[in-house]
Amino acid sequence: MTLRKARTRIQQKNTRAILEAALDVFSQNGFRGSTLDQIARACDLSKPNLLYYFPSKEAIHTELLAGLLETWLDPLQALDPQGDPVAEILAYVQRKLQMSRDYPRESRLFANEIVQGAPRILEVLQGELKDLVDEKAAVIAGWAAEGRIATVDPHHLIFSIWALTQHYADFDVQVHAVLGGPDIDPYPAAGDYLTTLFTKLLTP
Amino acid sequence: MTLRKARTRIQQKNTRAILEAALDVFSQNGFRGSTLDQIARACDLSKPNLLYYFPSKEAIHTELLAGLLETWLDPLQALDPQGDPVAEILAYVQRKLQMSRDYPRESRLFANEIVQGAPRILEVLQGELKDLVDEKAAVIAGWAAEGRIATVDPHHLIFSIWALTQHYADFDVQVHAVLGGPDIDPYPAAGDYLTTLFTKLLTP
DNA sequence: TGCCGATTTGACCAAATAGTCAAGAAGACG
DNA sequence: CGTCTTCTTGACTATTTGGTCAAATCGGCA
Repeated sequence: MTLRKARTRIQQKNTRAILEAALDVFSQNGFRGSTLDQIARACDLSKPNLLYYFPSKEAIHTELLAGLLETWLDPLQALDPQGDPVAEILAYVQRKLQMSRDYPRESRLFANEIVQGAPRILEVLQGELKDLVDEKAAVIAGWAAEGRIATVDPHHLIFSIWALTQHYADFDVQVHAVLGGPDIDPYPAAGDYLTTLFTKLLTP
Repeated sequence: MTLRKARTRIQQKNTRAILEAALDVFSQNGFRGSTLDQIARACDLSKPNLLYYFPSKEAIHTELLAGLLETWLDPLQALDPQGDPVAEILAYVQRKLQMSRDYPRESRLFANEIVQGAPRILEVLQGELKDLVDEKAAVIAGWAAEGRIATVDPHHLIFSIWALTQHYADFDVQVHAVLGGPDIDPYPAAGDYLTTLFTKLLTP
């Protein structure tokens, strides 16, 4: 019995709980920094019980990453070649910023993985991700060629959107340390700042 | 014998070698992902010998972080209130980008630490770093008030410089995956892109 | 109710790993 | 050369940790 794609409702409930707990733990400590006991405690199951639902620690991690990739690529996928260029890119920036705000754990999970050399998702980066980026970069280059936005290197434009938006999730601790406390919400000001930044950059 | 501040030449040579090896290992695997054996192997010393020079794994890590902080803050420190505003900020961007290129391991060491909540350097972030940032943010705000640069949120301006420049070191694997191979050098294009970006943002 | 597969877990195990220690090797220096 | 300090390491320990397993328990259904 491979247990593939949860069949019973108990299976569904527990695999969900495990993945939720694992997201918490992995995103905070990285893969090697996390233990099965931590995850087990976080979802109130015994360690052998975790391993009844997933064959290994690695399998939990892999499943998490795989499950998130789609969500992660969505905002870029939604960039519409038919839309208004500047508005489309600004909207993409705001979607991405919203994701940092709503899903900081997911962002940190990826950050941990990539900073450490992306051993488990390198192929996806070189395949799906590269293809999607190349496709959208071509769209942006087209807009620039038509004079509808200023001339920019489209790949570096995309990198800059990732860097700027994910920074608020991944380096959250630093942002709050510098701004002076955990009560401050940096997102409104960040949204304004990024809108200004990219408007000025892109307006022909 | 506290062994404080290497006295003999053997001590100097070995502590240097250990820190160098530890930087390699820690920056690639994070603190918990690294083992003393890996570090020992990387500098060709025995594990007990490491522990003759440093009291613990943690001590090596701490020493590394402490030693790097100064270097890390330097580029911002060098921002000159008397200089030409736009030129000063652009120069800061380029210095920071150059640091990503020259010291990617150091950048990743910090990234690992901060993504995981900065347990070991939170106080420094809230102290020294915050003070320095606040000081320079005031300078930038002054320039804006005088109309010498466009109006921007100075803290988010600084965040954006960090995010954009460190991205090329910390997410190096992703950058190369998307650009299509390890042979490509992203830095020249990145430098141009960032110059354009910040010039357009800051020009009044 | 009674059966049978699904679920749960206490007790283990083997490997990895941070750190200790005592004894030996190598340098420095008169 | 002798001795005193610095340096090095093989062998060891205690703990953590990923993973196993057999036995117990639970839950749905005829």
